Amino acid sequence: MSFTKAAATMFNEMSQMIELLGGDRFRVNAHAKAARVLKDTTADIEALAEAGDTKALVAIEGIGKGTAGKLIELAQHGNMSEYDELRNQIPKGLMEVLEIQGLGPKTVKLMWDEKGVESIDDLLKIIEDGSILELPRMGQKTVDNIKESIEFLSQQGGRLHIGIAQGVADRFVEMMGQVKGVKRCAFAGSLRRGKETIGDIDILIATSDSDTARAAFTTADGVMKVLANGEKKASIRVAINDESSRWGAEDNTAVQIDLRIVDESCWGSALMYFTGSKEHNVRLRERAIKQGMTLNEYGLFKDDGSDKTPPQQRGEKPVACKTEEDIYAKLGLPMIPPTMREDRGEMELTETPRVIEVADIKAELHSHTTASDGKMSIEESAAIAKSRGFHTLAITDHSQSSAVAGGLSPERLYKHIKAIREANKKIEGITIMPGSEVDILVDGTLDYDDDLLASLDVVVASPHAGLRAKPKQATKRLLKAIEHPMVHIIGHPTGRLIERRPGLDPDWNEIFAAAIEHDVALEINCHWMRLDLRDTHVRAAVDAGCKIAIDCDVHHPYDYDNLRFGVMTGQRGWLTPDRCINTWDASTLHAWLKSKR
DNA sequence: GCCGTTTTCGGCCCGACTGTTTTCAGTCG
Repeated sequence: MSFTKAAATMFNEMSQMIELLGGDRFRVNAHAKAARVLKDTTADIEALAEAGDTKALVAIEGIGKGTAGKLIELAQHGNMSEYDELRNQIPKGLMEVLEIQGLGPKTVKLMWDEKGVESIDDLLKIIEDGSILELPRMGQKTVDNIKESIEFLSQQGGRLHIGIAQGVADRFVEMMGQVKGVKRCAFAGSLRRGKETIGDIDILIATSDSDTARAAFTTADGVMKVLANGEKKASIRVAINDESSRWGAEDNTAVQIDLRIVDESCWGSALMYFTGSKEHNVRLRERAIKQGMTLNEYGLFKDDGSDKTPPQQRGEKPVACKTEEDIYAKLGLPMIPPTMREDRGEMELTETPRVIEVADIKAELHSHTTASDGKMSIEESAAIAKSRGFHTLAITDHSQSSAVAGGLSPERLYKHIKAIREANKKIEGITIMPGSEVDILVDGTLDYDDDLLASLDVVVASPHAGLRAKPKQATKRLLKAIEHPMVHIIGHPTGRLIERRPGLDPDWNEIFAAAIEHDVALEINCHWMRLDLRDTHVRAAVDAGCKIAIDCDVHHPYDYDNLRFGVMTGQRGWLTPDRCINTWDASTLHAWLKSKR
């Protein structure tokens, strides 16, 4: 639904433009929220807007009459007059100036008004001739920081993949945990929430010795720059050591790490504050206020609002602060797992769903061996699967059209099936099943004939080529694969690569309905470059009633470790174990697979 | 611009750090 994505981008830009023009900050927030809601939704916004269905649009939280009207205008006339008006007022290059770290709307507006700065190039010019220093509150140090930020911006790609960020965070958590005086240490932020990409890494420590901790932090291996270093907070920029993957190195060369130092007594409230999301925190604080309390990183306090100084500075004793559970309980909420803290309806819960966990997974149904592009033999992969407590492993090498991935001809596949069945006889304690990751060709047909497919225990059908197809064509293609009676799982349904290519964007409601009708599971591919289905798709699929598969798409031994990313993506989609076929006991899973034969 | 277990009008989260200042604005998360 590229209409919705385009609209989301427009609302985001409008939010920034209104802010730049010094508009009402609540209007700024409202536009930003509309953008976020549009980005997340799987509802068919285009159809609703085309039909002029204001009522249905306004029913979506965060979309009011104003936004609905603009969406309808965009769908029916192809443009949004408010957007056009704002665009006419603001030079395009100015939006890029806003991207520079340390420069906000106030400063950018000032540069524009006073010095005619309309682009990063203009900004560099007034830095070079020194006239930037004529602006109020502008000194040499600020100018140096701006220069450095511009340089950094030019070499930095987008956000960091979670699989890369996790490695960096683990290294720092281990290092800081060993510093003298540190009692507790944990990563928080979007990494703890399991977001597919990470802007910066947040690390929280409890210590009695802030100086020693900050000294260790700011002089750690790989530190390129210390961005801030205060009593309670420090920020650094760290080089990313090259991490190899099937898709080559990370685009980004560095990542920012924020360290927050707290007293152990308020660990829970600090962890909660630092985990976010920002939107979730805002909702929690609003809720606290409604209940006559105030919430910050030091705890939840009783507060009549008469005194403006923060309660912790008045020596107030918090109502709760030691654990996150305590604080949620005092706010009348169940414990909300970090992965669900996105302001996507979790504040209305009276009971938290028992979302899926890594320990629930008992089967890997998508794996490759040296027969195609994997790096392990059947036996090697089976040994790892067994050691993880899995009862079933499906070997699903590529099909013939995936030539670059060593896809198997029918003849080779028949031989491979034999080899897998023999390995299964030899190896005790795990069921090894012959399968295939069969290409969904551009017209929606599968890459092997039905006779061959019928001889496989597990069929994962995946799109690999033609990933730029338009939504209508993509829908048709995926529907045809779902309707095929031999297919168990649709593998990485969109074929996206995070921050690299967007992949297919079919009509999700049609896909979900067909998957339910034909009893096909939709995959969450665990590789951190894919995470496909993504979190918002999972949520909509779960709401619709679909079955989900969580698979590591194993090529290397360490691919099994990506399971946690797929599981967190499931949690972000509020997935419960019963709906995930990989959690089923062996007899239930095997019976389900057989039902398609 | 959105929203409503006080409201269809009047609210809309909270604190740390930096660099510039002599008490604080701007930015960030």
